[in-house]
Amino acid sequence: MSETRPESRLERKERTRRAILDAALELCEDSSLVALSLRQVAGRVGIVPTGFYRHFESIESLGMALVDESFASLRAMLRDVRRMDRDFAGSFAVIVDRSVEILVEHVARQRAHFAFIARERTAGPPAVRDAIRHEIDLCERELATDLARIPGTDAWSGEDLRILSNLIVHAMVSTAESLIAAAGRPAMEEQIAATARTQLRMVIIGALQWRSRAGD
Amino acid sequence: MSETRPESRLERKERTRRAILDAALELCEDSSLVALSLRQVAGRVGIVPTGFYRHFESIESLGMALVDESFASLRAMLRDVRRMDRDFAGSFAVIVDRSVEILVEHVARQRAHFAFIARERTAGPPAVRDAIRHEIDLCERELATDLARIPGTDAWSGEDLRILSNLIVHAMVSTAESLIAAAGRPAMEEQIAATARTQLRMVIIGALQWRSRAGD
DNA sequence: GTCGTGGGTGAACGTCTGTGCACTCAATGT
DNA sequence: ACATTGAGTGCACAGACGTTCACCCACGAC
Repeated sequence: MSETRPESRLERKERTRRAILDAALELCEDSSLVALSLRQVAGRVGIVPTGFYRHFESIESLGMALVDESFASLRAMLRDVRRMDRDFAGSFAVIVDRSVEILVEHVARQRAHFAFIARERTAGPPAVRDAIRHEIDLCERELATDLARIPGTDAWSGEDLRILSNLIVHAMVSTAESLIAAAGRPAMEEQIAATARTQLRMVIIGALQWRSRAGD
Repeated sequence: MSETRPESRLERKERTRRAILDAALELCEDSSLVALSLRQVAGRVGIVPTGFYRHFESIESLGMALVDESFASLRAMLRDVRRMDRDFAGSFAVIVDRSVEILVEHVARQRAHFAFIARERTAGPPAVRDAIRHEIDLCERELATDLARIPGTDAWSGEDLRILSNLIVHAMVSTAESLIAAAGRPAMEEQIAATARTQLRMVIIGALQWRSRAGD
């Protein structure tokens, strides 16, 4: 049996805070933050409604915390992609395959976070919506600088890079949404991954040809 | 002054029904169907809450009606694209430019319908979500058969077509979302349209090169 | 050992929610 | 002309909601 040491005050508070975040994430899974009530969350956590205020001043600020948390997951994924990218630099095919693989893994492991981003991006309270849009914007910019670093991309202008990043990010968001909807049906997940791989390849090939055929 | 003829019973009913649909569309504009209350809708329409039941049995079934209505708008857009496509068959560049132009027009004219689809696709009640997914799926299939008809695409397999359609549809959904977010700032709308044009061109170029470079 | 801080309580409030039921009364079918 | 229908009314209810306030009492600082 595990040694249950007394648990400090701060630990106790942090544990409740976590429980609230987890409960909220679960409860709005099939609706939205805007349909989530403070009492539902408190009830699920096992504290009295007013206890909620010890941790957050409103559901909306809870939402902002969930945005931070969810994008921490997303950034962890981007870190994995970048590390891989450094090791395997060279073949697009390898980079694409491995990138999609990493996406699939992370979406499976942090389904709730990715689902939260996908949902609240369009349906959340305005402040949450804006925060998510802003974060995704940053991801696009980061991707653009990453793309600029890989060889064979000299022909792309800054504007081209922005446009290409936007396309790739949104394709990956769509892929993540599909993966979430396919929740746990491995055959379907594999097909979605295969689709994403092909799409990424098509897009990259198109972008590489882009400059030279801009007139057509 | 217009001659106000008596207005039949059915007309009257239809008018209220319309008012309910419009009120619902407006009220959930910055939240979601799942956060919309029957009383809000009734209040906005100017009928007593229980009057709502004469037209819909629940908010969810109202939502299903809004799905129908919104996809009627979307299909009107697809019809325009298809008609243009028949007249200008030939140059991809022209087809792309005109298609994006039509998208921008329709999103501007039926902002509420496109916003509804974008929102409830991920955040609506499960039944609504599924209905929207299904409709979008149909659009992908339709686009695939359209693509198969235009010349120079013989190299694509059925699977390639599916994948390409999926990519294009999701890129257009993203574009529509951006247009909605840019609501009424013409400079931004034009930039979004320009981005969409470039992305479509990149994707098509990539797809055209696809078969021959599948090995890379 | 004493005291203050702060996470959690419990009752109470006013408001909003969905829904049931009995009702009206103008347009309609006969 | 009369009877029927059904969109819209008005009231009432029980439950859920956010927020207030005064209240605990274990932990941690002194």
